[in-house]
Amino acid sequence: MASETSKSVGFEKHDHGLCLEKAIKAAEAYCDRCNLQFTPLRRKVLEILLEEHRALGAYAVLDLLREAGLGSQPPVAYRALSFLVEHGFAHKIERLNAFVACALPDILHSPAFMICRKCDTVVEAQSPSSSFDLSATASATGFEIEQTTLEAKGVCNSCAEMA
Amino acid sequence: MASETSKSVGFEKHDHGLCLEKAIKAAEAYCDRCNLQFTPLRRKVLEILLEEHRALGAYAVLDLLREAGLGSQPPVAYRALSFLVEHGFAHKIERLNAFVACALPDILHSPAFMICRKCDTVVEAQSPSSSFDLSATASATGFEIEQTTLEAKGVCNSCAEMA
DNA sequence: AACATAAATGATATATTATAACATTACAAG
DNA sequence: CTTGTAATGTTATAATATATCATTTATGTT
Repeated sequence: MASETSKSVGFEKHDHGLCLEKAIKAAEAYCDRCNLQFTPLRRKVLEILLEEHRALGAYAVLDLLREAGLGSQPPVAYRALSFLVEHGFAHKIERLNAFVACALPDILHSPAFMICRKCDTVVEAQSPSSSFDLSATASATGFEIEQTTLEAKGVCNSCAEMA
Repeated sequence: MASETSKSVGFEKHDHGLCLEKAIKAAEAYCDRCNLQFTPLRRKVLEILLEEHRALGAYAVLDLLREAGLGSQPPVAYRALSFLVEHGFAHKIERLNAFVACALPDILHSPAFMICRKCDTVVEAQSPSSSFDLSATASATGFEIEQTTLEAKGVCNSCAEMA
């Protein structure tokens, strides 16, 4: 499956203890402001997603939780992940049934992703896209859009170069 | 779950033996042209999706197949559905883990959907959208998009009116 | 601080979705 | 007609996700 421990943001390498810490602080601050409980469990799950920096299935998260001695049954992972997704700290990649930490924690945005089918790296697009072609059809039919999922499958630069 | 037998295209009712027949003919013609085998099983699965005219899970399809006496194990349904999706006769709705017949069989298009979270009705957008905000990010990073998934969750007109 | 209430977590069980692997049949090309 | 390929049948199991109920932890109120 994915490229073991490539630790890439986007498709390039980078040092990243920093962005992890920043993201955790941001989540903490947000939860403080909104009276949400940023519990040790939820924090740990977010740390796991940030640490791995790629899309992780719920059971992969669960394994890492277990290693950390923090809960070991599926609902534990799913509940924490739901919390993170609900509040925008993480996103679910529907095509992969997997979860990634949000790469744009400060910006209000409709998530959009590029998923490499070779290495499974997931990159969150930088544009705060929210109005697509859909909006025309939507307003025509009276459909009220609440949330959009935009995922592009393809091949990333480094995988293309290898071939 | 979904609205039993609402049989709606988009969110409005319509007579629809016609569009079923048309879609089947179109698929048949396409398969002829491309040397694909439009087998009784594949035809039946497409008929099921067209008939129901909403997103059906693989196991729902399988139940209907079974009723029709045409195969009864999961791989049978999944294989036929894969074929239909691969050749554009149907689409997978990732958010629902479900499948719908393509509503725009003649037009080359990136599918885009609106999904009502109350009645699960799925409408395929009419615009042949294929270039979104993603394309900028994609070209910047050298990512080559092969396929996009665009799904909007929300509430359809009739469900909104009920409330 | 003591209590009531709500929120989160723990734990068990099970539902739902999907695929691997191998056997068999159908069908087309040489 | 036999050989290769694609499709289907069949069994088993993997991977993903949730329902339910018990317990603990946090929060707000007196």
